[in-house]
Amino acid sequence: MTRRNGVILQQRIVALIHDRQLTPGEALPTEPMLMDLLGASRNSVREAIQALQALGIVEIRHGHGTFVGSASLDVLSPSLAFRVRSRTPSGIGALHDLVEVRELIEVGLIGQVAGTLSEARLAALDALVARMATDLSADRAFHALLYESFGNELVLQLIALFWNVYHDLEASLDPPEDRIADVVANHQRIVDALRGGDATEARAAMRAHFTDVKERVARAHTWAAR
Amino acid sequence: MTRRNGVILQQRIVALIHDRQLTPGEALPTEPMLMDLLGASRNSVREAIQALQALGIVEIRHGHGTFVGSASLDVLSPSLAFRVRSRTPSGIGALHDLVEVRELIEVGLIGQVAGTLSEARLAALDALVARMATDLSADRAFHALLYESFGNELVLQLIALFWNVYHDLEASLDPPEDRIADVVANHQRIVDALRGGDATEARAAMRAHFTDVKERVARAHTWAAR
DNA sequence: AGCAGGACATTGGACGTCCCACGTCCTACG
DNA sequence: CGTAGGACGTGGGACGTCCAATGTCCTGCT
Repeated sequence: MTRRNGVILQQRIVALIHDRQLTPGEALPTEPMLMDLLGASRNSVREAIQALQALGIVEIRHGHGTFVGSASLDVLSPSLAFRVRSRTPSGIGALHDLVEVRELIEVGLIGQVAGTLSEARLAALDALVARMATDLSADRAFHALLYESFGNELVLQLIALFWNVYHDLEASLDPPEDRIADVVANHQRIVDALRGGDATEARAAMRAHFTDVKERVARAHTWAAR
Repeated sequence: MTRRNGVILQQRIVALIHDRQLTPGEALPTEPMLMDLLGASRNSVREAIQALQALGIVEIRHGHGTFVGSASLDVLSPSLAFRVRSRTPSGIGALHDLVEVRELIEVGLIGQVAGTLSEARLAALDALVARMATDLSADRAFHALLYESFGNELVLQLIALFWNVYHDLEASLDPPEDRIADVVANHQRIVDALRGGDATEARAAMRAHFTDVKERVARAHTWAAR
């Protein structure tokens, strides 16, 4: 069988990007040009481009053109969020799994960076902990800054992706909870362990943080109304 | 500004799925119905649906209908593969990062399952190692079976996703290499450590495996021709 | 009565055309 | 010289028409 035609068009456009060695930010051929290059109608070309945009492979700018995208992982958050929601008939198992993956990655990662952080970096983490009680985004920034020195852009985006999806879904858990004080304390314990240069204690602190998160999930029963 | 209209249509369709509590496999309204429900033309509706299909949120069957998808992570592999390729102007840094993420996850996970595997499971892993030399898919199956007992479907799909993307890209590395004997030996060492119930040795064996993979990547210079 | 085959309705796939909205850039005017 | 305005090119969106794939159901043969 010839696979789904729409998928083939998408693959041909991706192949065109590779063949021309276009890099993120560069312009793709215009829609009329693609119609000619691919021998397809404008509708078909647009459908393929829309699909590629959903995957972050291209970026469309109205009135300007279509450009190669960077495929940042955060474009995948709708898919991940949907996946978790849909696999959660009434319970919360899929969300627990998501937190467990975060735990797995971050407990492993913090062991890699423990002992490598400068005092300036630790002070910046302290500042983020202080802001955390009133600014949720400080939480995300904390985890990003923590692992920045590891030098792996992919893992940073992965962690940010999971953070975003978790907090998006957590906000609609029923019943809602606000244990921000515990969250702040857990993060402070992590920084303290890092300042002490104790990798084992840092891992334990990170694991304790996620244990609390898993318990928060376990206490929830279902999703709140949209 | 009101965000991109196409994205809004996608969100409205996802909201419709949630509102009607449709579960994976159930049918969505037909395209004419969606045109009426969303007040959009068929082209716009189709573009939105195509984008959702690219994210695995819906599944389209020609002549049958449109159905809720399961958002399996493997639909995201085109995006991940593109990301790694595009961020690799001439070097191979992004692929190294990908392997490093695999290492992080699997080294952490094997510590969780070490000592919990039955002899039957270990024998099945032995059998996969034996097939590995001639059947590449045994490698993927090995990692899947290894962590199956952990009971986290998300992490299984994540590992499969990264495995697929890595091996897809590895196949077009220049120069090509065939170190299948080393790969088999590394996997055997992992099974042996698990049979001994030694979690520390199992982690070390897994880390050694990925160290070899990272070195294989480091020896490559660029992508081969398509 | 049972089953095989085809006609039919339904659904998505594709194309062509038209007009609109948005950005850019150049020109002409002050 | 600076700026306002418009020309141009790009993607956004809407119809309308026809094609293709699928599943169903009815017919007719055995």
